[in-house]
Amino acid sequence: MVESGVRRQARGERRMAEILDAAAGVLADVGYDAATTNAIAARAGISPGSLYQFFRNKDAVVEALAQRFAAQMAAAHSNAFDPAAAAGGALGEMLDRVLDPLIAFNVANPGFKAIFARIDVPPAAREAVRPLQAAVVGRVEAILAARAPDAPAPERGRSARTSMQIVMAMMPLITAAPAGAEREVLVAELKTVLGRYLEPVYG
Amino acid sequence: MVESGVRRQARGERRMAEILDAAAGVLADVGYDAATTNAIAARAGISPGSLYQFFRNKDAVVEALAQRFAAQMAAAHSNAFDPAAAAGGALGEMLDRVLDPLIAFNVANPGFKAIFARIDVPPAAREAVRPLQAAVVGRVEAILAARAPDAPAPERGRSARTSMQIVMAMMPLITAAPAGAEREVLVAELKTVLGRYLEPVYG
Amino acid sequence: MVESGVRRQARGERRMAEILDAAAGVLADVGYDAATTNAIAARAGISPGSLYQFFRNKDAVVEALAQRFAAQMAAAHSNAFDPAAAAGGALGEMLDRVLDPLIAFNVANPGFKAIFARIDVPPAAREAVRPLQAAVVGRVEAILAARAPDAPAPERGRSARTSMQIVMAMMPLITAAPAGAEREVLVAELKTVLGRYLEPVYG
Amino acid sequence: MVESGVRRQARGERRMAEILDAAAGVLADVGYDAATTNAIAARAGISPGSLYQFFRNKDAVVEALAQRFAAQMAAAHSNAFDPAAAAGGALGEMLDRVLDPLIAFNVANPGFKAIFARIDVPPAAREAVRPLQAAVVGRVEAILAARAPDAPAPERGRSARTSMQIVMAMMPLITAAPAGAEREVLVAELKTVLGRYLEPVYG
DNA sequence: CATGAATGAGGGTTCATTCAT
DNA sequence: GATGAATGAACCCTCATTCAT
Repeated sequence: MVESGVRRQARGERRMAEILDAAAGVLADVGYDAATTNAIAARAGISPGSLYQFFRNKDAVVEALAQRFAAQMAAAHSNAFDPAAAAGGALGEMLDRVLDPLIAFNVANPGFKAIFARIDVPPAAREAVRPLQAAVVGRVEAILAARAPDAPAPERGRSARTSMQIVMAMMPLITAAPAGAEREVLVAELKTVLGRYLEPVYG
Repeated sequence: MVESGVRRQARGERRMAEILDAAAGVLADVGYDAATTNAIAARAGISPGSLYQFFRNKDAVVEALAQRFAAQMAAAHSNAFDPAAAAGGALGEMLDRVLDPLIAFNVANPGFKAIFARIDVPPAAREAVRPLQAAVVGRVEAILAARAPDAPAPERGRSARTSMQIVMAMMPLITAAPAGAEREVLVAELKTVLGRYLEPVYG
Repeated sequence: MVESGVRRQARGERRMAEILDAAAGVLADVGYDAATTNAIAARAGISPGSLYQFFRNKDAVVEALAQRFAAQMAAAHSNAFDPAAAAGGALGEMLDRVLDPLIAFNVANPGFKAIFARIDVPPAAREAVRPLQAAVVGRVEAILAARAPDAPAPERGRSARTSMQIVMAMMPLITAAPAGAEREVLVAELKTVLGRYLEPVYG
Repeated sequence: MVESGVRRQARGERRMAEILDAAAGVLADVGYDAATTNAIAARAGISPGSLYQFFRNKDAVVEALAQRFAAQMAAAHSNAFDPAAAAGGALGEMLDRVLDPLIAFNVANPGFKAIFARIDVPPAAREAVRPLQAAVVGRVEAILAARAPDAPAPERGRSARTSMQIVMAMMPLITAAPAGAEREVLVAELKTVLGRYLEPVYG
């Protein structure tokens, strides 16, 4: 009896997810550039050749992982708060609303920042990293626009980009810290930086 | 006739410097992970084997370069202002005093940030990156201590580290921007972030 | 309801023919050695696994294609002239009769020469190429025998083999040339070579 | 004590020659497309990586081998007869003069025809094969020009190319035949074909 | 029979490092 | 010290073939 198309496809999608899981794990362990397709395949419990049944090449794996991260993060945000109302309220509340799920996501997905938190992106990785960062910047800018509709667009863009760089810079410190008080202190520090930075215009 | 020990050593140091120059150039061109010892040796005009006469291995080269960068930056700071008086004056002036030479140094040394501005340092690079970052954090902390001697040490350390992360995060944007107005806007942005962040305690 | 054996077999033969068509196309596009079973299956619109339901392995596909080419060529010849009378007439007329359909066949079947026109057959391909070449040599020899029944058999075999090598050698030039005058010149050249070569004994 | 530059260079050239020897052997054994760099390196008694110290990639090896073959063949011809006078004398003598060293060269260099005697050159191999064939065609054309200065250039070019194709086509038969009478018969056959083909215009 | 995922050996190539000269 | 050839493991990727469904 022939496997149904949906079943077949479901299996394929599960495999792709497993490969992306493995890729995230390897990225978390050894970083972007030291990640090898063989390591990813091994961690996914498949042979090197199988990986290429689902992804054209190594970059395609990372790009797919980046996209999945972007989608998961969007979903996490949507679950945490009403995106339409994200911008409202006091500045501190807005920061809590936006940052807490983002931090939780980074903690839960140790491979995320290996792609996302790249300050000085080398040419080879640009293709995979940029869209993910652009998506985040776009979300931030939308929120800032809602809070300060009269601020000039270029300035708002700069604020959004700057905010994201700051978040990216603090994130590894936060996720590396042991959960609990030590991490909370760093989270508070990040919120302090952003709060004071944004207060005059977006407060 | 045998060469004197002094002369020989001088020549050796010159060679090491040439190798580090080459390493900085390669790092600037292709980034940390894509830099190869062969490329460094070739750019230094020596053979791959010769490189290993001066450095134990690849990491040793990068570590030495990081140390040289640290020393050069310290020297640049010393030239720009009296280190003892660095901490004094209005917060904005202090930031100018500290950041302007640092930015100039980054612009002048394109390889610097390939080592320094690593947010999420992979295990392989940790050995080389950490000391350089620690040196910078130390200098910042000293300045902050001078400005707020009563602030608790842990908080000061956290402020120093956070400040450095912010500087690291903004630096690639700044150096990548075309010199002139565009870059100045980003420099001002960085100073704004730090100024507002530090003002309440160190202002 | 179960499909009748005849119907099933008919469908199987159609599938095999489709696979051979695809193989011919791939051979024409990328040559003998760069042809992959995956490419053949894809071009045939089937899965890689299905290909192996009809052919033991890659070589079996090529061998079957070679045999089909041999049969098709024989049929083309039969359509073009009465095989029994092929040998008769002036030498030039005989060459026209034999070569024109052969050239037309090569032009119409771009994959043919990828198998047939192999001068220096590597060990891996020998199994598939040899029978096709042998069939052609056999036909040529029969014609030569009809024209010069008294010529010693070994000499006739040599002449047949030599003639075929010459045809093989010129064929890619002919098929590669744009249809029209340019190609006709090369066809004439081939006939000149063979005509002058065979004239003394078989003229 | 340092190895002198000439000695060093001499060693390098010897290695390159050894690699080309190995490549020729592998080509002779398995043909153009089945030849692997690993096999070549192994046969040369070096590691895979060493091969790349001397050649950029696999194609570079084959191209160098083709050039060496071209040069060796030119040298063999120069040794066998005065190139300036090659064209003179009876047609049969000219063919002896030109073909005998060429055949001897093919017999002595079993890898040669794997590059040279390619009738239907696949795109991948074109770069390496074409120059070698072009060199041979050029030499043939020069000889034909000397013998029939009034023949139109396009016709002469076609005759040269056709002659070379014929030689290429017969060569594998000749080299595959056991030395002695059997081979001589085939050599005579080749000379017969070319003699009768060229006689009317270049005789 | 059909499918397409799975396999794994092997391909070309790179690169940190060593070693004979 | 200097050289550059030598090494060999590891990298990314391909492909003929098999196998579970």
